Amino acid sequence: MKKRKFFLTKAIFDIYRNSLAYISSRVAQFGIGRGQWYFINHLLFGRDGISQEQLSKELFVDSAHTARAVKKLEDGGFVFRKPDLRDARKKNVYVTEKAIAIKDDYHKLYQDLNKILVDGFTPEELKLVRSFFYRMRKNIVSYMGNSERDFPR
Amino acid sequence: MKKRKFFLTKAIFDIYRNSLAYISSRVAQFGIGRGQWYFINHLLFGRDGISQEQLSKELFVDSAHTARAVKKLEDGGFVFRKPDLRDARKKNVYVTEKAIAIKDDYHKLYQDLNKILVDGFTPEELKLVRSFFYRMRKNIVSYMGNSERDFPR
DNA sequence: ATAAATTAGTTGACTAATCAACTATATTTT
DNA sequence: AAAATATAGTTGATTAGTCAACTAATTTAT
Repeated sequence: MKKRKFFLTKAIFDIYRNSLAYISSRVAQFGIGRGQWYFINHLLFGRDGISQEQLSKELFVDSAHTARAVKKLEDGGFVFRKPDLRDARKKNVYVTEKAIAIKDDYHKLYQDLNKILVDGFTPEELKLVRSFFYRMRKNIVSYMGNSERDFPR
Repeated sequence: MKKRKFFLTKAIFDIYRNSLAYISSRVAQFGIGRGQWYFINHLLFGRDGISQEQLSKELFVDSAHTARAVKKLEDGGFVFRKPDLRDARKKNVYVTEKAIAIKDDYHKLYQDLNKILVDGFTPEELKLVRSFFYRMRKNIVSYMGNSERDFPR
């Protein structure tokens, strides 16, 4: 079996797919689908009330997808939408009590996944991991013309 | 703007999405779709002739998707399939001359993306990046019950 | 040797995600 | 001020990807 060159993209791809499988199978218990978890995550953990457009930008997904995903979350009672007071085109998305009620369980999911990913890493290595990921993200996001300044990490 | 906790999953997700956008828009010129590039990549760079089942395992995707993606690549002239000599259920997938003809250009795409991702990293940091990614991938893949021993990185 | 269970790939049904086109609203240009 | 252009969200069409059910081939159990 021939030794292959290490492709960063393959590793990213593999980590992503496995992480996605992990999360998706677990958010189902909350009645949240594979295509919505990251929206509610984003809203629950600090970005409540932002517009759909901003959600699209911050999650690097298409507005069509955002509109549909947010609608599903709204139908499921996890969010509600209100037009922006200064711009009637904009719809701001807010979490409901139902969403807040699962916040801790939800958060635990992420922590558990995080622990799996960094199992065996020293605290010093963890610092490096964070730094490297932040920098790589910044590199690709900037390159693709997406502004990362618009939102915090 | 409130400072948020750094979630590794969000960084992975962001890097993945932006990288996917980068690759997908560029492989289109070869007549390869968003859902197929990583299959042909895998075959071109060292795994020519493996079965569909193995492709699914190594790429962490569902056999239904593999069957369809491989069929598209076959229809596009990039691969051909042959039944395995020892197990009539298995179909092995091979690259064609057409695929080999684009190998270098294809490879350049990956290198360019890699350069973008690791821009500003020192050689020492690069070594760490590789090690960290390898370990994290191993962590999640093992946790999910997928064997990484079956294929090299 | 035969029956039962498992496996590899395919097809169906569904959700997810992108690209395109559109409408209403807002901003910029004339 | 009116016209032209850009923007935010929605809908349509399409591709991608998963879960489920199925068939044919293989392996395991009886």
